[in-house]
Amino acid sequence: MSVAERKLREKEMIRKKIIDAALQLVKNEGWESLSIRKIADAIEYSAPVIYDHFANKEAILFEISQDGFKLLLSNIHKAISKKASPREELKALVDTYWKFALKNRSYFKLMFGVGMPCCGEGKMKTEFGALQDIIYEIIKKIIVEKKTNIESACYKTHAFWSAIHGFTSIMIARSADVPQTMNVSVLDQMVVNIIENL
Amino acid sequence: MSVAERKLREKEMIRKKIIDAALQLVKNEGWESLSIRKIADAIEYSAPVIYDHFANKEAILFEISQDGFKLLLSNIHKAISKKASPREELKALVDTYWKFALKNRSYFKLMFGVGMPCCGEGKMKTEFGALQDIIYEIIKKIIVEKKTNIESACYKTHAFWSAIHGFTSIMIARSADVPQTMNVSVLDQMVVNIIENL
DNA sequence: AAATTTACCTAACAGTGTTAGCAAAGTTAA
DNA sequence: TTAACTTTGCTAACACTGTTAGGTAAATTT
Repeated sequence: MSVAERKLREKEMIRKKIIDAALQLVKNEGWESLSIRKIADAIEYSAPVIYDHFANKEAILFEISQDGFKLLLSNIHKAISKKASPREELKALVDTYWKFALKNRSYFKLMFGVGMPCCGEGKMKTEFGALQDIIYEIIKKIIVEKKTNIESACYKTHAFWSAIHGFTSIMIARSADVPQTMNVSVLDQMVVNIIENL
Repeated sequence: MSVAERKLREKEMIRKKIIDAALQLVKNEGWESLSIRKIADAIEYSAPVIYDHFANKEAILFEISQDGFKLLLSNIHKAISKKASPREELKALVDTYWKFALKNRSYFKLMFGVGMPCCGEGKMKTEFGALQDIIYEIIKKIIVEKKTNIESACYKTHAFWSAIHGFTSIMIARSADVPQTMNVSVLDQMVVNIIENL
């Protein structure tokens, strides 16, 4: 059965090549100018071959955005693991979130793009959920530490995520036109303030 | 010179028809499936006529998103004008922002879509700025009232907007998949909390 | 009434996502 | 080893997309 295995491996290789080429194209030219034919060109196959691996173009974007979530979550876990206190964890999480958006605009746009075809409509339920859970657990720890109202943990999770995601989104959306008054120190101060009031 | 005037009026009419038809199509089928030919069909002209009024498709989307900003700002001004205290003004602003996003998803996506071709790159500088200024003025008033640190007004404006925009964006992006724990009362509570800590 | 401008159309170009159908290669069975 | 079958990957095509060129007929000006 080694032949079948090799074939499977080869198929997996092409699949990976498609995703890699697509991501590279998106990084260079933006997701709006990504085309099946360009991907096909990049991997040196004809266009229809791509449909042996993906149902359609949207499925490719979907998979890329899922990879983005995996990367973000992995980055966050790595950053958090080094920290001693939940407050430091929360700060590290925000720092990672922000740096991820800045360094991986393509990923970020695909993952959180408001009008994006691949996110929304419940498709990213687990990915969004995972992120939310991490925040929730840290906030709960801080609340326990501070002995404030534990029942507010859920609300505070949403509020916290809203704040950091809103800041990041505005920064990415406005890109060139961000006023100087809105810089990373604003984000830092926001986190400090939120922690104070948890 | 009445002929020229009539011609100008007629041209303006067609221009308006294009925008109206485009907006209607976007509302019905989403901005991603909007096409020049569909607009042309809707206004009962051939496709190239549209290029007598707009440089390209992007220009149409750009104008629509500008209309969206005008509508949002007008709604906010209307809502604020009825309120007596700056705290009430801020609450009304958030309420209007949220309701606008909910009722005009198409507009909202065009205006704030992270990967949107028409926003970003400094194109919406004045529109973003106007919105920011309104928030800034209200927050300044509250700070004066509370006699807290006035120098923090700028930072607090960004923090405030980040929070409400983040909340709204997540709600719109996740659409069907918003957890029940993240509802409008979270937004209300957020505003109350922020005002408390201004 | 003639000349000129404007309005508008059809046809076309180059590109898009996607599918059908075929040929060659690789794999399995007799 | 040969015959049957499966997989692989191609070309060609369909129905779209944004956009431009070029021509015609109508409206306006001289």
